[in-house]
Amino acid sequence: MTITNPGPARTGRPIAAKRVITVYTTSANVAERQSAPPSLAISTVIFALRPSESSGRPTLWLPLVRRIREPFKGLWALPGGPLTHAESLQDAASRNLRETTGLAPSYLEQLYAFGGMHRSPTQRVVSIVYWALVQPTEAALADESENVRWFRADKLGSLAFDHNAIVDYALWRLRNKLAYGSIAYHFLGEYFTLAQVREVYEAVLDTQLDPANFRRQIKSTPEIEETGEYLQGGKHRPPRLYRFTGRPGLDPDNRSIP
Amino acid sequence: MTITNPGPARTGRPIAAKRVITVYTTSANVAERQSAPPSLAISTVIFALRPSESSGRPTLWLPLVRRIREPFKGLWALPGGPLTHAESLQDAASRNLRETTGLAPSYLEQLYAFGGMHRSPTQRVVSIVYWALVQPTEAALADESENVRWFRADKLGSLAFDHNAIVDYALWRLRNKLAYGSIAYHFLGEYFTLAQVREVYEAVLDTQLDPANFRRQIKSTPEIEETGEYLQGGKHRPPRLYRFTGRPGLDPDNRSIP
DNA sequence: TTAGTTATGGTCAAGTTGACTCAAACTGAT
DNA sequence: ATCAGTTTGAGTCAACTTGACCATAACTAA
Repeated sequence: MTITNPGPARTGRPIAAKRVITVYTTSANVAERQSAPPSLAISTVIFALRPSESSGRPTLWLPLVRRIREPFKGLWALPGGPLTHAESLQDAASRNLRETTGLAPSYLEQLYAFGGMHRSPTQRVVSIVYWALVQPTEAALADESENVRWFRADKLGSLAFDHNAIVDYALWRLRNKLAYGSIAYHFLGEYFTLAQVREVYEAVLDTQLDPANFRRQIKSTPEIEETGEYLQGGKHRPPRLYRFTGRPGLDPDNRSIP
Repeated sequence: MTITNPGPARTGRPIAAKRVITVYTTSANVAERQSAPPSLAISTVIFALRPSESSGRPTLWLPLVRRIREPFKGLWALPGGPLTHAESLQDAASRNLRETTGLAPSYLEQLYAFGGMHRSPTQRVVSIVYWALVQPTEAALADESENVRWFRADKLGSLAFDHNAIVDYALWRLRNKLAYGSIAYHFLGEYFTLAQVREVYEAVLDTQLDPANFRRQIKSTPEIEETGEYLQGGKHRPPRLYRFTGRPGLDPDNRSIP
């Protein structure tokens, strides 16, 4: 969103670009790099809820991979990779997610195409970023290794490239979508209690919600279906289980799903 | 947004791709094209309000350019072009818009990255599409020629590539943003009457709105400022002029604007 | 002066939201 | 067997918002 400036005034930029490149450059020279087309990458911000270590209540986590080469070697970054030829953007995101973390998302949506000129010091790269939600069952058996680790979304430290800004934006979108749309259920399994839904909202929005008012609101949405089942085993009145019957939909790539 | 299918089931696709390519192909062979990286293009959906020819009331129009070569030679398409090296995505969209239509947008936001595999029959191309609003003063003096023409958004006919779907999605986004955000004012000049704002809503959403209720709602938003001026010259009570004081903002590329 | 037209302020009923109260239904300890 | 502790789940009430509608104000054209 910009009040666009149609005039000149863009004259300083190329010099800055050249300076940065000179510092970090490894093999190819400036002329070569400027003629080469910008390369295209796909990355994904993956959210899951996990019990907090301290309080035990669910909190937002996301998996990152450690960079094993320059630039930003050793830093943590979003999982991603190049776009191969035989797959759509969404398929590429899905594949990438599976390959780096072993996860299959319950929700996957395009976030934004990031194409600033100085995102990577060594080359011009345009990243089409997706964001995904995975259910806790999935998240529990996710691969974790020396180079793949889960972090609390609010305690990330400094990431490679512009990935901190990307995560911030993904968080903003997640909170926004949660407030309007019917997205919370993709964090949960097929059956859930209304209290679990509330915990999702509280974790993502980082607020406390009145249980009674929240339940009234959720129950008024037509996409929530009461089941006859109850969740046993708590040390209190057993809560009824519900089911989500809505379909995701409004991404242009997913319009056709009935 | 998808319940992603992590499994196989993608086996039919390459065959379909090959068949399409065979029909339309001109020079390069299949192997060459599959190894080449997908090319990156920037396109823009540009909206402006113009008086309808029949009723005289404002309606949504957008400029298209005629394709002068294959594929889809002769058909109308969204203005666009390749991404050059020394500009950000947004700058590229802005430049493209200026070059093809002579317009400077009052609003510009990224819409979506379209990357389906069969968008263009001759090569794999990923389009990062922006959408823009221009004010009527701008729109009036827009270049129009044999190969650039304005069309009513609801009477487009069949466009090149997947551009009909792209326009549909842009329309959906525009209507959505209008209903929530404070975007209507970018169709108008610096000073406007509340009735003009209402006309924007009525044109875009294609409904009739109650003038009294609408004014109450608009006046309750803090970003609208009463001026002491009135619009003279109508054949009725002169309406007060208002001013919009809000800033666009929430696109990740524009977060920094104060 | 009057008819026509839009601007602008107001009322009222229906619906929504947030704060809060209270009974129901379970577990675990005494 | 009973009681304390917990969460579920229903409901009340006032504040606020929304849509339908009415009435007056302020201009022009005839």
